Amino acid sequence: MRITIKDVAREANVATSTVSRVLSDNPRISEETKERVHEAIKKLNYKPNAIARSLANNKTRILGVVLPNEADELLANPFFINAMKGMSLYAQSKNYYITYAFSKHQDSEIDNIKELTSSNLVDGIILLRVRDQDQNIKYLKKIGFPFVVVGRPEHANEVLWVDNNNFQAMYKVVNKLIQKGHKKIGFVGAIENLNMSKDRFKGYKKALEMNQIPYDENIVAHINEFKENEGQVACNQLLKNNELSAIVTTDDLIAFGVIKGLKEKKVRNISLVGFNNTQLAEYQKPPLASVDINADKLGYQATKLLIENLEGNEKNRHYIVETQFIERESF
Amino acid sequence: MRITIKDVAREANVATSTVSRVLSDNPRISEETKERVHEAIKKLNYKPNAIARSLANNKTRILGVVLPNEADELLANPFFINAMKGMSLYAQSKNYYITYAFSKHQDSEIDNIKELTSSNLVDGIILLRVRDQDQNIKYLKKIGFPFVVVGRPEHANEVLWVDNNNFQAMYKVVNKLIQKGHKKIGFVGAIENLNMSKDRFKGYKKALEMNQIPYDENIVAHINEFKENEGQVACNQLLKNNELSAIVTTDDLIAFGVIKGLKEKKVRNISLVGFNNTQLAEYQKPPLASVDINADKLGYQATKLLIENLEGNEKNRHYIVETQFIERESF
DNA sequence: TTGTAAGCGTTATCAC
DNA sequence: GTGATAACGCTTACAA
Repeated sequence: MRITIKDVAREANVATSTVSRVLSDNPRISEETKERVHEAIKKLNYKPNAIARSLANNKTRILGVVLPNEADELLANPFFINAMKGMSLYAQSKNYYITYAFSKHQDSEIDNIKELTSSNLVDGIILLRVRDQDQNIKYLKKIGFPFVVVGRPEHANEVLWVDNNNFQAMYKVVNKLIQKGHKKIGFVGAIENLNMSKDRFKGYKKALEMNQIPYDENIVAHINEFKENEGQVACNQLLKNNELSAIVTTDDLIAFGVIKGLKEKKVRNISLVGFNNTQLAEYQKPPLASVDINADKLGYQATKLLIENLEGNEKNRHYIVETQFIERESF
Repeated sequence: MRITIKDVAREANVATSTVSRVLSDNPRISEETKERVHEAIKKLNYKPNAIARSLANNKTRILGVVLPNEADELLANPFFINAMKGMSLYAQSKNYYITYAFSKHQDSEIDNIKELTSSNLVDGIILLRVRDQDQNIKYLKKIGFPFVVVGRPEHANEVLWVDNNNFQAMYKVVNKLIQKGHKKIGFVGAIENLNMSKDRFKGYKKALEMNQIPYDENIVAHINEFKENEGQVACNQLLKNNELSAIVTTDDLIAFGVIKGLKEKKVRNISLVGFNNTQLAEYQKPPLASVDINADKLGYQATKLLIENLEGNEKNRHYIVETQFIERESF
């Protein structure tokens, strides 16, 4: 049979409440009993029952993550596993647990969220993805359930979030290209209405502006999906009647498409940059320069914000994780 | 305030015990009250409190996974995220939750396990990796805590496990090569004392034997780690004074090293096969044929075995997940 | 400083 | 069939 707080109390000749106080380091308890209780705990190898604690506290110290189930993305993108790792490391340091659930479809994400929030199992929710008009965020806000998102949502100040500085990341990339002498720099982005896309696009334009390079919409393309072949199509479009010396993209997958497009047209000497530093980037011919978004830190900091919020010592509501430019031959 | 079973009882004019019975579909309850209770539940939008349930039942319906934190492998290998996905899908179908923890080091895995098992938070544990003389398995057996492992451990019949038929998978690969006319087939495996390695090696030898091809230890290498450069070294060794027409390996990473080794020596026309069908396999030059181990099914079936065991309707204690040969140009 | 006892939201045992 | 009520293992007023 399992050792409970009662056994410890009996062993140490005190009341269960005293044991409980020792456990929570209650100041008004004599050194002597404290010691006696600790001895008993050690002797019996007592470990508190997390569930009973949760019930008494109305807090579980469990956080929930809901993961999208879009297979291709999941595999191609180390983002998720890395973010989960970062989450786990911070959670462990604060004695929290994390439970995860893969959604079957996009529509079932909200069901997973409802399930988690209504069963009283988790104290908070972590979302790893922001959609336009995000229904999950809307719901969580409506019911007032604590949550944090990776990615900056609409009405950003009402929500806990962590994100990269996408504006700055792209600004720097374009600036570097300009420093290297590039004047005609194409842009290929996807899903224009995502905050992330908007920011990266703004960074692109700002860098041109700051360097007095005129913006030319003929060498800009916004495609509808993060897909290789769309990137290829966009590439062909950009090349039409335009003399480019470089192309920046908002995702590695797009960049892979651009590489194909360039090869198809036998165009060489165009510098190219991707985003997310996926595993395949360095295996491209030529190896693709890319911006690493530090997924593990995003996960880590998101968890930190959430836990601080839950414990009532909120210091920040947002956090910016630095990006890292990984220079490779394509640059 | 949250709706509890008491509120429902009051609304439906019954006792809490009756509501509880309705919830668990107890047979001896009249249709009429059943209906009245269901109405009340709907009206109040009542959801049972998972924690309170867990305390009363002494069962949490939560399973724990402990993940290794060896970064390179984790990223290169979609195994983990896929296995986690499979686990989640089966767990959800049975109303279980899964909590995960990344270990900081290999040594801290056991700490994570002790933490999970002693806190009473999880009903069972899933291990995604078997080591030689596995201390985690030893510990779980010692304390009699329910668990399942992916990979066949020592004392296999005392443990719940799922695995691929590694013997057969390799046997088939080598057999296919022989059918294609290959006679000199090299072998590069890693970490010889893993069951997985042993089985794949046995499959290799058996296929030779069945086809009356003499076994030649000069074209066999066992390396110490799943690392690309070790594969490259092994490749050079195999090529020395040996005329090979094909090489089989026990892991894609090793095969990548072999590719490098072949290129280095400007050797062509050697067929090559990897294992695990990692994402990079199809991006090799030439694209690498590989054996897919179906990680999501491994996770799914492991969870199934564990839950069936926990619920006392154990049908099997082991399960073999089929592998899938992915033929690509390197073959 | 410590003990008593109520309470967290369920389930299960025992009556009726 | 249904209702009281104890029990699960812990925390926290309230007392002493």
